[in-house]
Amino acid sequence: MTTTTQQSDARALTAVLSDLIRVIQFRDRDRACCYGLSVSQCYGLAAVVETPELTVNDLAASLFLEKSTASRLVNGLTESGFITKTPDSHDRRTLRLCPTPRGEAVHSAIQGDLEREYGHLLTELDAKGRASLVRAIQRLATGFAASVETGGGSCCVVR
Amino acid sequence: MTTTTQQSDARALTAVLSDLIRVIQFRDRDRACCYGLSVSQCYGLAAVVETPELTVNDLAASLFLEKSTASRLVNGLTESGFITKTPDSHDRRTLRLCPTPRGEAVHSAIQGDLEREYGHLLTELDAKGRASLVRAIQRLATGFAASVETGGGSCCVVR
DNA sequence: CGCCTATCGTTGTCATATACAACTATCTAT
DNA sequence: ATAGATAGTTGTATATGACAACGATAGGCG
Repeated sequence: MTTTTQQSDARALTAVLSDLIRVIQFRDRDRACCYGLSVSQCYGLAAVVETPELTVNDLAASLFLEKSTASRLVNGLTESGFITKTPDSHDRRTLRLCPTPRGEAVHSAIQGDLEREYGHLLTELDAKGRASLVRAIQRLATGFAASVETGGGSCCVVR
Repeated sequence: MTTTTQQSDARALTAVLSDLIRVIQFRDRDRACCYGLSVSQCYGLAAVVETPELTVNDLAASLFLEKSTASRLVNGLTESGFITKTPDSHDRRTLRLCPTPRGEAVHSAIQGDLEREYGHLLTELDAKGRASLVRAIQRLATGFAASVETGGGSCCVVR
């Protein structure tokens, strides 16, 4: 077996991650039509389904978007009948976002499709392998999120 | 230990992957300034450094881009002095792309930054854990690539 | 009570990334 | 020699997102 160091593994990880990211970006470009939603709309709908009564600002934060972008995303989802905006009863500035029944249905459909697709990627793994894959991805996501939140981009960020 | 099924693991994988994708997209939006390159330019430069003498069409294929987009990407990289285009000696239609010394230097710098960043995510893992993480990501990337290439998007694709 | 400031969401404007289609130049096979 | 295929470029349209200015509302403080 080849000896690996943390450094060589970091290099390997960089390579495979950049492949993964490219492929995913391509897939998402291509998938822009699903059920009449764009990819960002899918994410927005998912956020609202998972956390009803979300505000536009909360949505923006959760998707790492500018509030203006979130506002337009919400407009799209509202006009297509996937979510509703209701003014908060105590603060008339804020809007509470909730999924419509149709929104929930479409979200489950999309979710199901994704799970089926991802399921294929798990077929060769046993329970332990699957769990460790999930954990690994989770570690990556939280690691990235942390480094993003502390403003630590990989480069050209004044620290 | 909680019993998991392939289905429940697929659900968990869907959730963590969508988190990961969102965070990565945000990070890449934000990082659009590194060393004077956009994110796609980084990918383009990396492809040319890794495979010199690449043609524009090859680059497009490797980045999953339209050839027109690749052409403009190449223009940008050329104008900034990161790569050169040289007409092929046998076929004057095709261009051979090669990194300039500066292009190679910038690529190594970016690569180093990424490796350092990703290295942080590996600090808690032993050699075996690191290897399995790398293998897992690789599996995902090739799995996605395969499903993309067979035209099997997750939904609304006529199969 | 009335004003000042902060906050929520919207709208106007702009930049960027990408695709698709039409085009030019070149190559290859018949 | 010519027709068709191929490499890359350019024109154009679309989508996503940011930033800034704005209007409406809320809340604190004189």
